Amino acid sequence: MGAVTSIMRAQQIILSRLNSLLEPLDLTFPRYEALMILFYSRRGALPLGKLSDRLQVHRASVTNVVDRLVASGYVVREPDERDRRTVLARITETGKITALDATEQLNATRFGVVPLDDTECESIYSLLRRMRLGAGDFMDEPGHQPLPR
Amino acid sequence: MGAVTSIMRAQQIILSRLNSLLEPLDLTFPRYEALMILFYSRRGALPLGKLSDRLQVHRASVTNVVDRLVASGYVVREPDERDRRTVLARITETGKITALDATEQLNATRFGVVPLDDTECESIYSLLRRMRLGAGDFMDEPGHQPLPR
DNA sequence: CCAATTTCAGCACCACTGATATGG
DNA sequence: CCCATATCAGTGGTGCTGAAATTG
Repeated sequence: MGAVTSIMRAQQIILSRLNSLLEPLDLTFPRYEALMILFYSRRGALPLGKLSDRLQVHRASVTNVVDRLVASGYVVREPDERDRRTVLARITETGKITALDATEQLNATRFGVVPLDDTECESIYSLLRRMRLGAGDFMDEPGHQPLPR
Repeated sequence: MGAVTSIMRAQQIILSRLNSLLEPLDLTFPRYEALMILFYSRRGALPLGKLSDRLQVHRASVTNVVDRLVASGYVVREPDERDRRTVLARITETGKITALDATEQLNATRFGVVPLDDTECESIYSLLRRMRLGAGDFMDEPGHQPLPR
């Protein structure tokens, strides 16, 4: 019970500082997440449906997020040759620079919140990892599918 | 870095299930938080400003939350004798029953998410507690004031 | 003809800002 | 006269549902 409350509070604190850091870059946390997924994708581009799966949000929401990233010049839409139903979101050069910049700032401040050392962060990660696995969160393993919501 | 991501994801999962459980009770998580604070308050009533401090949200948001709780019959507004500027939010009998009901359900399912045992939950709590203290979160200690946002 | 993908309109929610009214 | 409290109107952001258009 206290654990759950702690997680909710910790997230609130982190989110608040995260958004403060990202705001000058014309990003919010959901947009940053989407940008990073594109940044680390092999081809630098993904169909919106894949983005929806990775972000674990509704497809209609992804359309909106990509709209904002396009407006900021961090992403472009382009057609998919192989399936003309799908639309690819591709990260731009500006987007890559911004993604690196944001991540660097976040790491530099240790997210502004963590007085914990690396070992303690590891503990949190591994404990919550088990919780997420129990809930069907797909984690980083390829081929592991999330459960339907 | 992974720790932060884990916290964000874990919160997302918990929030989703929490809201599913609370929805039949005509509650959302912010409203549940407010209701529980009133439930555990000594006099069963608090000025809206105090609620704002406890919830760590803006005063205008508290007005809205209390509006909803009033509409659901879980709370009533009443004047404060000692300071006629302030408005007290008082939990009703129905509100108390609902608060107990909700909490019981949440505990019964262990929030539907936690495959962790009590010791592991303790670890998460104590680790995040230090993080929250570092961030100025007031925790449960009386007299400990939160930092301004 | 059916299924998949994206987009759009509309809705609900939360949280904030800034202005206003009331009272200490 | 200034400060504190609460409310209201307006804005921005997220996320959903359901319907439409396009393509497999």
